[in-house]
Amino acid sequence: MDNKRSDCEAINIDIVNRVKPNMPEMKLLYELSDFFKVMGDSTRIQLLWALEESEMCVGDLAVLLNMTKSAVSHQLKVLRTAKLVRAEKKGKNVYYALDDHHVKDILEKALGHVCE
Amino acid sequence: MDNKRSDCEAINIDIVNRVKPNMPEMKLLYELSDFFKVMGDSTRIQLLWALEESEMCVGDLAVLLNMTKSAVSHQLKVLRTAKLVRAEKKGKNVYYALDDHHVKDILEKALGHVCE
DNA sequence: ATAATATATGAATAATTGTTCAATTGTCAA
DNA sequence: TTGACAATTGAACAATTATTCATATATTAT
Repeated sequence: MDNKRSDCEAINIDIVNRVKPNMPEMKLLYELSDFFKVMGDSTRIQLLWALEESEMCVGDLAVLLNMTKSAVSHQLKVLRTAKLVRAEKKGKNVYYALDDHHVKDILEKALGHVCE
Repeated sequence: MDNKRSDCEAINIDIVNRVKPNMPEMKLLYELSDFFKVMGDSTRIQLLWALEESEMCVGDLAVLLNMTKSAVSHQLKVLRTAKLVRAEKKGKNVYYALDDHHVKDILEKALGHVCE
């Protein structure tokens, strides 16, 4: 049934059996933890925070965060893959904007945890 | 002033200058990203999800997640350090419980992102 | 005391990841 | 077409991290 293995018997079998059916599917679990992995980097948090203020192109973000364009671009790609930001090309520049209405809420809740 | 370095000039100085004062302090930034780092692991998400259902001891959690007690204990320590769970010793066992009312909200918001 | 059980811990290993560097692509202006 | 600029990309390196294994601590029962 399961492919990993524990090294002991349960102390409270009844609790384990009651909780087991309510556990999420592995697929959902990985999607959730992948989402948090994306949020779990200070550069990407800065990018999201900045884009909450205004759309900006890669060069502007690089100056704002004092990073190389390359490093910023790499991280923007991660955020794009996670569908947290979207890119729009305008001439020579690529403008990035937030693409998810949950991000702001989640950041605020997280602030709640961090700040108390 | 800043200790990292960009490799370009801003394209829209005005935007950068307007956004700059609204950026969070580095300290807050790291606290935020550290919080998400803790959430960004499928084992720890499982532990939090399980503990949302019921307090449980290490052995029960190990059986529920099909992992060794050692691996579970290591991850519970991470969650304890992050003040997301708390531990209470009862005889030979240590019972863990959620210790943060934000976690549930944040998980739900994240589900919102992941599931649409 | 001793044995058995529950949990915690430290070191080691394998895997993942963020930034840098160098090179590439795409766009505009001359 | 040439040159300059903006952004992307791939490889490499250093740093971080999750699990395993072996060992240690703590509690209970005998």
